[in-house]
Amino acid sequence: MVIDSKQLDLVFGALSDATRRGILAQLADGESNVSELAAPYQMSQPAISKHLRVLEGAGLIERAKTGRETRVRVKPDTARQAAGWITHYARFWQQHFDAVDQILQQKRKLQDED
Amino acid sequence: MVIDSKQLDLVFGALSDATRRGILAQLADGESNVSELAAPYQMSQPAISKHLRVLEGAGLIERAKTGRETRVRVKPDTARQAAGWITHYARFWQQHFDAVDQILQQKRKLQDED
DNA sequence: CATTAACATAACCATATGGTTATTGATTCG
DNA sequence: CGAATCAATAACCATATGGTTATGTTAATG
Repeated sequence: MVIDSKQLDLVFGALSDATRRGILAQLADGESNVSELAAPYQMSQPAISKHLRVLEGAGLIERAKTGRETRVRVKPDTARQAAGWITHYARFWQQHFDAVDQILQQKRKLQDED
Repeated sequence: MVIDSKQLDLVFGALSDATRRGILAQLADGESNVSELAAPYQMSQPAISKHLRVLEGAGLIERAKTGRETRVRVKPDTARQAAGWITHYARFWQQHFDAVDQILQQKRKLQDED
């Protein structure tokens, strides 16, 4: 599966909320159910369900009903791939931003010499 | 400057749009002005201005008027720090997702042995 | 000086987001 | 069986997002 621009929108969008990042962090320790995931937050259960839908839509988690509870777990494949893509992206930026930084410093140096 | 959760919201939110990611990519090659940044996109100039405001709000770029044009450039400090943070975050996930993956595979193996 | 160019801002619109309460549908448990 | 539990869904609300057109402001230009 290749991460395209649309999915990148969804992944970054999913990560733009602290609650969802927290849920992902919880799931990094292993799978869980909705009640456990909701426990740390002082918001309603439907609100958590919505966040889970967003994470699911981004391909970062999957849900599976077992009895009356819903087991939630990270989708390691897509999640790892998203992480890899983001790392790659961030590294690209770092290099270019370093370059921009050097150019700015060079300019400053030239101005000082005036 | 430390990146807190609120700013992380803004950074990820800023990156959740393809146009803004494209603008950042353009700026990675050096500073630019609004017209140049708008050129690749078939949307109005005010739309681009809005995107720039979002990027600015996330601390990823800065704008400076020089004459009648607005020079736009990456803020290397915060941008690099955000990139570093995201990389760190992604690496943390990768490790944990790898762990989750191994647990899943281990479970599968045990089931096969039944 | 009149016009054009670059950009921002305002006002508006449709849709998305993030939350709520109320309700429903299964399951589990006493 | 009846009650409690887990979670989804629906309906609603306020605000944010992403776009538009229209207008204004400042600077460059003929």
